[in-house]
Amino acid sequence: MELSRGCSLSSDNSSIKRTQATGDEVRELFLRFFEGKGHKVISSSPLIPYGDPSLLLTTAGMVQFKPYFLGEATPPNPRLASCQKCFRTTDIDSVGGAKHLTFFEMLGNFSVGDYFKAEAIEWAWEFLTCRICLPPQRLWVTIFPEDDESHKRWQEMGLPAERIKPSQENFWGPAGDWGPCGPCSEIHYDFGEEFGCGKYDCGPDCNCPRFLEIWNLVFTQYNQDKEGKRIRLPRPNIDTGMGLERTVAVMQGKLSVFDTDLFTPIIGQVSQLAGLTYGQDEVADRAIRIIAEHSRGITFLIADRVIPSNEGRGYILRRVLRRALLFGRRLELEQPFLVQVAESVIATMGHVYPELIASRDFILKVINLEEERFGQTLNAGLNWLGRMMEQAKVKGGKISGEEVFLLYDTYGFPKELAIEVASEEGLAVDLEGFEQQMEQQRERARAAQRFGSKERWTTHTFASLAVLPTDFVGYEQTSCQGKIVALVVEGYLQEEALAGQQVEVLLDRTPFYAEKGGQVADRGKIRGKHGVIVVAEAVWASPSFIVHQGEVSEGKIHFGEEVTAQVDNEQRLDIARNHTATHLLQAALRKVLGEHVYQAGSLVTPERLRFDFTHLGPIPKSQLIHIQHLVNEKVRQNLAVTTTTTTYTEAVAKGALAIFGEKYGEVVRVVEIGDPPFSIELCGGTHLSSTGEIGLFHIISEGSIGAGERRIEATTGRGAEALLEQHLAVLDRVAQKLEASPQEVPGRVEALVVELDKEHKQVLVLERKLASKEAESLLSEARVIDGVNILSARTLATSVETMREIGDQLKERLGSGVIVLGSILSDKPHFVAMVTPDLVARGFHAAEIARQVAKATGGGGGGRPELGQGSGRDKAKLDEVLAQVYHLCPTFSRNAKSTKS
RNA sequence: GGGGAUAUAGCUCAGAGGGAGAGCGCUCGGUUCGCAUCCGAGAGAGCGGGGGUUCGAAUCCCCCUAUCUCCA
Repeated sequence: MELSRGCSLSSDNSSIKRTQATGDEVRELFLRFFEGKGHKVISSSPLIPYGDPSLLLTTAGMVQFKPYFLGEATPPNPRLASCQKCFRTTDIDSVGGAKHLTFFEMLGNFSVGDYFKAEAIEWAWEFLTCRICLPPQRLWVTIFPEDDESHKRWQEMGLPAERIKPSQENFWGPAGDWGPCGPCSEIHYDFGEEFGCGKYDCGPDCNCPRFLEIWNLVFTQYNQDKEGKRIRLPRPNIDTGMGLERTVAVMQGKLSVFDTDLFTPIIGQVSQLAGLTYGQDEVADRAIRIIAEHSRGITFLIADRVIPSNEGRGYILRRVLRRALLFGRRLELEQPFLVQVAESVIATMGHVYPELIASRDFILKVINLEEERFGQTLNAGLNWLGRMMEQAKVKGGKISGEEVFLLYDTYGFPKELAIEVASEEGLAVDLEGFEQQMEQQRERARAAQRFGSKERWTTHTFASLAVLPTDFVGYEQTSCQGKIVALVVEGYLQEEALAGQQVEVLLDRTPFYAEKGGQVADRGKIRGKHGVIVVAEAVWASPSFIVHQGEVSEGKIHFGEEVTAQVDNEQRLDIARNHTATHLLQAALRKVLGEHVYQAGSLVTPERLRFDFTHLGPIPKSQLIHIQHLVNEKVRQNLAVTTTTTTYTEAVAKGALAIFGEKYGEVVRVVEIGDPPFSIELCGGTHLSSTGEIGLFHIISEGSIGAGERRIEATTGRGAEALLEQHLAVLDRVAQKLEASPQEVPGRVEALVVELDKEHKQVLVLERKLASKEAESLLSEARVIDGVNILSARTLATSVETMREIGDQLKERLGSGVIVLGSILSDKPHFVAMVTPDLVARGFHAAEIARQVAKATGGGGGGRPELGQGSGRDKAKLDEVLAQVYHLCPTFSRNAKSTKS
């Protein structure tokens, strides 16, 4: 029963003694082990995956290698190994137990069409048993039932059959409906029967604490098509993932990842803040663990420039952060406390992940702001909840699921807290109803998702042609000779395209730049012997093919013919001006605002540039001008722009700014401005040869595009010139109107505004005076009919307000009465009717009177019993209608009564 | 990507088709030894932006913007 291979406890550091190894040592040992097996060690990519819209965050070690596995890029080495930071929220509810984490480090070895199952299994076994010296008798594996190959290999390793468990679940992928997939084999650690659930079928798949999955070996051997058919890949891949935290736990003889040296300093900090001793109370311990775990994730996410927001990855961050705050509340932790926990995360892990130390201030500031914001959310929610509870008490002691859901859905108020507060008031919450609502919400989102995704048909069409990747010569030239290697007319491959037809053309080489990294595509022309294509846009059909979309403008174009591709030079230069200026802008922003500024998005068009970046809070006008000055200074210095190609690591070492994970290939393009460089960035775009060509850089606007993200729009060269001309023209026009010089304009306008304000108030005062004068003179118009004071008159009032003013004064003078006033405002007859309260009591209704009067001039009206207003269309009838009021008056009272019922 | 909510005075909010309000803050006058003293007067509002319905819109409908929030 004893295994053939055991632990070779050697004196060198290629293996390690159990229980003494630190997390750092295990990480290192793993990478060195696979380096020894011919693997190239690749550093962890950021948590934000580049160029993969289907993924919000890096969820596994293989994410950064996906293009290699899909054949879209060539790996620097067929064997790769990494320690990758990962983040996923799928198991968030289980966090706080012994095994589950949202943020973790994943160790992995990868084979891109190189070695396969046999080696993967052998090396995994060797590493576990010989390098980190886990006792072989503690290891179990699970395999896919039909995977005899793996089964055999494990047996060869010496694993007894009863510890090799087949399971239908051991099949990975495909991610989505189609793509690479294959069986997998998981390695589990057995803590011993005494930790088990005791069930007869207890095994590695059991959820009890006895077993812990530490490593998953994925054998990507199939490609699944859309019909679900699996075709064996000629060169299968290996993708493995070993959870560092779990492995360390096992090695250090701990049942829980939280008891390892990766976590204990953070757990200690949380306990200390809460004034508790860890290990005294299970409920408190769980909260402490959750806070410690979430703090790690939050810290790493922010270090990789994820910022709390209400959508996308920013929202994931916000949710995790708030979850931590919520558990902090349970420990009666005073806010802000997360900042301090994050500090201990940085202290514990900064030496392995220097980005934590580099972004320390930024991380702490972001967390602090978010802690404050959550306080506001809670207050708003508590208000609502208070009102709900009042009603619930009246109705009978239960808060409906709909209500709690509304509170949660609309105001983000946590369900748990709602239950807690309600129970303090002796109220129950209908949780079933809550879950129902939640499920409906999920269903809605799922339904909406299905229609969202579009297929990139061009990728498959062109990739399937098996032609060589497009040779892009656009960095050096704007025109070149080429051959048409594919011609698509209205979606179908054709031999020939005629004038007027929409075409997509693939050339063997092209100077056309296709949209990438925010820089828009080139336009231009492709000339053949017998025809011309006007290219509207060049697009990437896949990472290696540039497709020209356009229309045949004259003659005809043949498949296979030699052509001249010529990009629109003027437009290319306009774009280059804006792109080079974007680099200057980023450098200036970092200089003026700080090193925390990172590109969060960029758009470069011929007309303008748009640059999104991380920064908290608005930029004062003075600073913005300073930034603009700095950029223009660099323009005047006419700095040389140079591009070189080098390796990623070398470029970053040199200080080049990268958008996180911009390039997968080993070779990157570096754009430097000035020497020593004022700006140095990894960039695939087209640039000027010197900054002087920019001419002028002018910021158009600065604003917020969400919490922690700002946007600057600017223009250069011709665009800037046009903008200035336009602005000066406006100023000239204003100055002319004011009969002043442009310099005098601000003063004059200010004076005018003040004066206008004064005049406006003066008018109000005068109108009021006029009103009282008019009221006085109108008093004589009053008549007594059936013992009621009636007054109907036309006024000179210029607004309904003035009429009311007059009416109010008349009412006061008359003491009791019915008043109807009319005036022509904006060419239409307007009326106001008033009735004193005593007459309202007798059935007179001002709204009714206003309605009737206005109706007589072709309009309508309404209001309240004491005050009515209305207007009509026929101003010629105004006087006539007002005169009729005296005759109609006796009917008002009766009418009012009849309309009431 | 899909739901929900909010936007009214410097701040916190009320108003749910017919005269823009309250509390706090501010200014002034009085009161008090003073702590959020008390009393009185006053200033302060393009009702987020744009369309529409209506005789009439802060209020109803549509679009946009910003912020919050839930689901993916």
